[in-house]
Amino acid sequence: MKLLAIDGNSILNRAFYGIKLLTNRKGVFTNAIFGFMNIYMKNFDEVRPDAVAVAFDLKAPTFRHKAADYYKANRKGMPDELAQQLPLIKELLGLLGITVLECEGYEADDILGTLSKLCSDSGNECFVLTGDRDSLQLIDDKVTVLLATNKETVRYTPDRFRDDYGFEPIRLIDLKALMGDSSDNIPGVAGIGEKTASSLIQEFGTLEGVYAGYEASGLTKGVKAKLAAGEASAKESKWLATIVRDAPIDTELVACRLGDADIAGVRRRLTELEMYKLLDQRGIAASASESVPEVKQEEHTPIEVTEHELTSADISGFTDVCCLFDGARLTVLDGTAVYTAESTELISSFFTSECRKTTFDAKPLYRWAMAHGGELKNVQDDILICGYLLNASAADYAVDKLCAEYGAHYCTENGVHAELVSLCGLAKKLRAETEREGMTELYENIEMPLTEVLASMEHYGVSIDREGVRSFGAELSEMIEETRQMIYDDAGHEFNISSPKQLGTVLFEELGLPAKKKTKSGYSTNADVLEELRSYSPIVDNVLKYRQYTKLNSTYVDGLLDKVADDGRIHTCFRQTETRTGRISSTEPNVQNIPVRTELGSQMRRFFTAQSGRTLVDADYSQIELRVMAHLCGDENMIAAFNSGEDIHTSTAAQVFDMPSIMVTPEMRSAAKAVNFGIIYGIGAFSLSKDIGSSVAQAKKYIADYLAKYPKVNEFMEGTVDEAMKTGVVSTMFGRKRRIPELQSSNKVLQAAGRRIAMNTPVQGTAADLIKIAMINVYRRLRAEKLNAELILQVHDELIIESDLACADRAAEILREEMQGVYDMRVPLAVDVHQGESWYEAKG
DNA sequence: AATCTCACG
DNA sequence: ACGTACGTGAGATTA
Repeated sequence: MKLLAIDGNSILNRAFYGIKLLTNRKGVFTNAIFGFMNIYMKNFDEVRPDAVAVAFDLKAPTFRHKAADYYKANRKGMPDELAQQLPLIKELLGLLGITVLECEGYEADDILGTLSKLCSDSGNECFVLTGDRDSLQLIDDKVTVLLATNKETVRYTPDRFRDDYGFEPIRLIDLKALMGDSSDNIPGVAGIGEKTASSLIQEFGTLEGVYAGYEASGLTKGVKAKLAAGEASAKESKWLATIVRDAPIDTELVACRLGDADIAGVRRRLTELEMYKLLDQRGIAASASESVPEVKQEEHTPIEVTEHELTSADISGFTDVCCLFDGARLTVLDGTAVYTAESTELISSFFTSECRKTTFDAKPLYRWAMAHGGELKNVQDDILICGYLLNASAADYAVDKLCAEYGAHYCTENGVHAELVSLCGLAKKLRAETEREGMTELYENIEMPLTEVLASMEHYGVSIDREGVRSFGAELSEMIEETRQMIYDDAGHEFNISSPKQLGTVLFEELGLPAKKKTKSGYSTNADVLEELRSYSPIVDNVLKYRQYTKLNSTYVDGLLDKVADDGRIHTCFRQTETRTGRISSTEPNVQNIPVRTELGSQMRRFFTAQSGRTLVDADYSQIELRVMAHLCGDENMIAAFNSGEDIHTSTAAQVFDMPSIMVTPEMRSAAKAVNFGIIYGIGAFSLSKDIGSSVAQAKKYIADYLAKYPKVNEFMEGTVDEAMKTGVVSTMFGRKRRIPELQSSNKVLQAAGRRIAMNTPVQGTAADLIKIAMINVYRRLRAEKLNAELILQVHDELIIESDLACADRAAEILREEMQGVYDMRVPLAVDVHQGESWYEAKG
């Protein structure tokens, strides 16, 4: 018989620290469970055991450790995020029919020691799966240790162990007795590390051997002295390092044979934990739906579908259908009939038809229709959008996952049409859920119409002056070479300046500059750090320049040229289901981070042009987020500041420093500006102090003064956080929601992050809602007035239209009207509008 | 694949 | 004693 014995605590630990924190939508932490199951599955498949046992520590101090030491070593205990997952994994293992072993007063590795001895003695094979090297002492001819590391699992047989360590596995105990182990509170011999200990064991065999022979040996005086001084400690340590192999577990090996899994239970649990991949992999989803239907899932009679080639006659008969389109082939579900089409005519005709369409990801359909000079009419539901509104934090929105999550049936029985057939039922569930969450208006009046607007913006794209970009790139390349040489001269040798590691070595070791911050893997060399080092050496300034030039060259010059289509334009992808706050994002290329803050960088915008004979009309909101904050909290002082029309940062400075605006210096304004940003981000004194270069105490005072002047800002933020703590959710003015599982964390840092998210999301999200509404209205007006002008870009608080010269002024008026008047607020929404041949000029 | 850095609002 | 703003995407290096 083959036993797979698992150190539950060790593997769970490894999984927990190896995978970033994950939660399901209810805020239950799941990363350790997820990682554990993956490690388990992988090793189970490789070992193919007949029996499996998972051992866990049982919390009492073990007799191997003195109670006081135990207390000290574990004072911090495991983080709550991990502790919460312990009972869940145990339950899941139980449901899977896997034996869970715990023994009062013993740790998991003691149980493994006992089990492996049982196997050895009875001639059975044992595989010990753990992340703890200590367990390697258990290895023998019958016992293999599978050591899970962050990357892979290493299979330790006696041979492999001897290769690595140069002695027998059991001698690992003696090694530890000498070198000690701080994490296990094993003292060892002071001054003896791994190297010395290892050579001692190789020479003398055992700890006892060492002490019998070391005095007469050729060891150095120092080592001899250390050994003499540490003898008692070493003996004690050996005992501590020895894994117990006779724990009182009353389990026969046969009892660990894999039992029958409670498939329905497993399925319910995995669904709750949102581990759909595991469900899939194990075929649990399919078999479960046959045997025991899930509680909340309704009876489902499989739909048998018939397949047809789509005809025009079919199309005119449609009223309510589901459809999917992959760019080449269209499939349509009408009742139980699946129609397929690949011809441009039929697809166009279907898209133009009046029937109501439910689909998944409508934007590419709009794009196709537009590319073919047609239209896509009557999209009733977009499952992707629904999924996003219901959970903006999901990694992706695959149909099968959504089905599992919202209790719809994923129709695997329909083979290649599974997704299509599932859409119908899924749409009903998601619509109902959207309604229940109060997001129907947001869905129908904002997100759904927006999809077409985004498709249109992508479709038109923005014209790029390729020659201009190329020659700018050539200039940059020269500047890069010059700078590179100067850096090499200062360093005294060539190296890869783009490598933070090599740069760190040059700056902080060779040149001896004072290292300030460290990252996980070495010195931090980011712009903030370098900025502070500028006065030490000219090399620093050159590195900053080098960074700037290479960034412009690779990300913007090369990156952009790569993405220019044959029509001389770039057609970015605006992503509608990406951000947790409701903003839109942009990829391939990202047109929302084109340089503007530095003079050199902003030159890039000269190459974003209007077609000849046309012009760009650019409009951006000024301080929309602060205005949203003013509206949301209703603070009279803040509202008055905006109504006065005065510069808001100056006005804030005047309030905080308690003086007339005319007295405010640029430094004061800049500090006030930083505080305003801090307010939006969820204020923190430390970061504010760093931002404005003041002491933390000073920053604290700024914040306190600010909140005293704007008391309702304080009230609003406290109220928002309180509410979020209670419900786990925050909302925007238009009902967009974001769950904040971080607030449920007992980790203070995480929870503090959750609080900031709670403060920021309603503000950033409402601003996002507002500009989305404006976009839809602008799009509609441009069409209604039949202007030769198209919306082409959005950069969060900025919209850009490309327009014929003749109607540019009208387009500008529309932009201003629709943006300013998008919603009746307690403060005016100010908009700056400019025109120009390039983005650089149109930005004003 | 993860990390660092940096571009934007 | 520690680690700190919110939200994104992309390129280069390194493990």
